[in-house]
Amino acid sequence: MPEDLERCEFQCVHQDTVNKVLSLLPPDETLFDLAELFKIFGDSTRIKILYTLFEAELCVCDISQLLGVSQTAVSHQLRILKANKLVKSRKDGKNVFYSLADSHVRLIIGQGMEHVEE
Amino acid sequence: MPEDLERCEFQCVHQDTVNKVLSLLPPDETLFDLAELFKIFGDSTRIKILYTLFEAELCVCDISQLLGVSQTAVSHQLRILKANKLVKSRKDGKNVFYSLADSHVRLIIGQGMEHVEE
DNA sequence: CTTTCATATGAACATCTGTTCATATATTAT
DNA sequence: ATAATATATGAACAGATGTTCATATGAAAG
Repeated sequence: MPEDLERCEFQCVHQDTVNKVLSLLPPDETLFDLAELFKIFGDSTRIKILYTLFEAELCVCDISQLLGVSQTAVSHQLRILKANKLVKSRKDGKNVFYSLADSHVRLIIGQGMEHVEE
Repeated sequence: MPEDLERCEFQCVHQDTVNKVLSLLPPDETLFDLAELFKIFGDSTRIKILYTLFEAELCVCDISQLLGVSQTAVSHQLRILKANKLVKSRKDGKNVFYSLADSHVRLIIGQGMEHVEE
């Protein structure tokens, strides 16, 4: 933080309000994790993948064709989604079927959808 | 899309399931907008700013001190938040006070928080 | 056991994103 | 008017991110 901000900090800050807010703010790490979670949803390909899994369990190839995205790209994104516990997978022969990991995914996307659809 | 994917598409795809999902999928543009919305939440600084505004209306300088982020960075992020209608501003003399634009912001962040806090 | 197919993975590359630095604008006080 | 303060903005730069390409793995079929 540059020195010259000190000037501002001691003159225009509404210290009582700042103190109050500061005491109510969740820990830094929690807010970081929260941002990381939303980052996952912040990509068209991943949102589309999640949305397709709203309706059915699908294999990589299904998703690839359905969305018109290369198999490699889908695979990479599924990896990210799985690492963040948003989807789970089930192996069946040569296929790997993916599905949503929990109901939070639906709720979060649902809320976002409401905002978008205004 | 590379040619050699054709091979896969016509062999392993579960066509009936794919067709069903395809018919239920929202338009591409909607899903794009949804991803764009989540992208806004997918940054620590922005999430922190929004969270501070949960509690009170604050000026740029307040937020800057509160979060230990430079005034310039806060200003840039507020601009993005405002452009996406997540916050609104009110001018009062030399100060500009920011607050949440609507209740969806709380709901979306709340849902995300539930997922993180497991 | 060799081939074929479904999926995964690593490296390379181009694009996007957020911060900083320098500076502009606007409002109040002198 | 001029100086000081609060906020905004543009350019530059560094780091993150998503796709592609080439290739590896693993399972079924011949």
